[in-house]
Amino acid sequence: MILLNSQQYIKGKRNTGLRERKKAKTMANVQMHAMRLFRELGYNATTVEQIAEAAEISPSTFFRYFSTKEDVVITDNYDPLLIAAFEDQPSDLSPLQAVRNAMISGMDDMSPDELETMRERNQLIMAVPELRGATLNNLIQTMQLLTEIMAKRVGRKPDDLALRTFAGVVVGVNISVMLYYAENPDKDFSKLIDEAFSKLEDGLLL
Amino acid sequence: MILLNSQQYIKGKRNTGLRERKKAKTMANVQMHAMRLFRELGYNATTVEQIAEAAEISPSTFFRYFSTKEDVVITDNYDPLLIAAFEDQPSDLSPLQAVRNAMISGMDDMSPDELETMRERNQLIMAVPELRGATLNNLIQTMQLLTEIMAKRVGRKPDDLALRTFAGVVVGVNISVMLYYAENPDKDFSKLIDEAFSKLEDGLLL
DNA sequence: TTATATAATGAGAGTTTATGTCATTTAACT
DNA sequence: AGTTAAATGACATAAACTCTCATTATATAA
Repeated sequence: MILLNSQQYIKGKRNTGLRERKKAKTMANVQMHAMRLFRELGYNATTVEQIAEAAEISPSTFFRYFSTKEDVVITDNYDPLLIAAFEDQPSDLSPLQAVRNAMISGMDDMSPDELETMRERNQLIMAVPELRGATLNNLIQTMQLLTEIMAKRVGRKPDDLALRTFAGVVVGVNISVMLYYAENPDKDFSKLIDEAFSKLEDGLLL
Repeated sequence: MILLNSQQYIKGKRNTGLRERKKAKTMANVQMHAMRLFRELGYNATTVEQIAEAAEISPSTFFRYFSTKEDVVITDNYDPLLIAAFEDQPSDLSPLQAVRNAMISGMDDMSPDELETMRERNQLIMAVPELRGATLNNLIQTMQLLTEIMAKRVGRKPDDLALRTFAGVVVGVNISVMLYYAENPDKDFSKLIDEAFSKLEDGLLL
C-alpha cells in the first residue's frame, strides 16, 4: 500500500532510529485505514474516532499525526520534488516549458500503485468541498514557491506582477486539469497536464 | 455600511414584502457585526455565539442565514453580475478581452464604500486559511460557469480541454491578483486585474 | 547494564461548529 | 378577523478540535 506522508519521515529525517520508523509506519497505517473508510462510508460519514479505532490508536494520537481530519487526505510531499525537477531543467527552455517538463517528469517516476493512489485521492478531494478547499489552499503555497524559484530563473523580483500572473496561470491550469481528471478518471493525468500546457503555449487562443 | 449578501434579496426577489425586507436587513446586520468582531478579535477568536448576540439573534438563526461561519464572510453575489457583464461584451472581442472587460466593468460600478468593503474582505479572506479555502472553492464554481458561457460564445462543447484550460487560467490569474492585492491593499484592484490580463494577452512571456 | 532524560501515547474534560426537532411568534393572504 | 405559512428561539446532540496530565516506550550516558 501507498505511503503518502510517511515518505516525509523516510526521506527527510535520519532514518536510523526505531522511533522514526515506528512513526512512519503509524502514519502510513492511519492514512491507509482512513482512505479505506472514506471509500466505504464516505468522507463526512467517517469520524476521526472510527479512523483511530481502525488504526488502533487513540483519537489524541490521530491529531498528533494530522492536525485536521482533512490533513489525512491532502498532505503530500510533492513540492520539494517539483522544485527539484524544475531546477533540473536546462536553462534554454522557456519558463513555461520548464514548468511543464518539471511537472510531467515527476509523474513519470511514479509506480502504477502510486498513480492509482493519486487517482483515488484526486477523486475524493474533488468530490468533497472541504478537501477541495484545503487542496486549493496548498496550491497557493505551491504558487508562492513557484514564484520564488521562477524569480531566480528569470532574474526578476518575486513581487513582479508578470511573474505572479505566470504562477497564477500555472496553478489555474492545474486546478482545471484536476477537475477534468476527476470527471474523466480513465484519462492519463500527466498527458492531460501536457495537453493543457500545449494550449497555453499556443497562446490561449480559442 | 455595506450589504454584501443582502443585495441578493434586494436585487433578486421582489422587494415588496415586509418579510423580505426584514430578512435582508437581518442578514446585512449579522454580516456587519461579524466583520466588526473579526476585525476586533480576529476570526478564530470570535465565536458564532458572540456574533449572534451582537446581532441580537439566536445561534440557530445565524445558521439559517449562513450555513457555516465562513459563509458570513465569503458568500457574495458577483457571479450573476459577471455573467451578465460578459454577455454584454461585443462579439468581435477576443474571449480574453471579453472576460477582462466583464470583470473590470463590474468593479467600475462600485461605490467607494463597496470598494472599501471588498478590500477588507479580501484582506481577511487571504489571511485566514479556512476562508481562503472556501473562497477558492467558490472560484471553481465561477470557473464552471465561465466554461459554460464561454462554450456558447465560441461554439464549443463545455468539456473541451482548451476551453477549460482557458477558464482555469482566468481563475488562476484571479487568485494571484487577490493574493497580490492582499499584500498591497493600497493598489487599485481593478487596475491590477487589468494589468495581469495584459500580461496574458502579451503571451505570458517572461 | 542500569539510571536518567526525552519523546510518544492514551484518557478524559472542555470548547466550538453544526444539525435536527419542536413549540412559539410573526407576517401574508383571503 | 382568522387561517396559513414562514421565521425564530430553545434545546438536545454530534463531531472536530484543544489541553492537561499520568503512563509507557525509546534514547542516551555513566
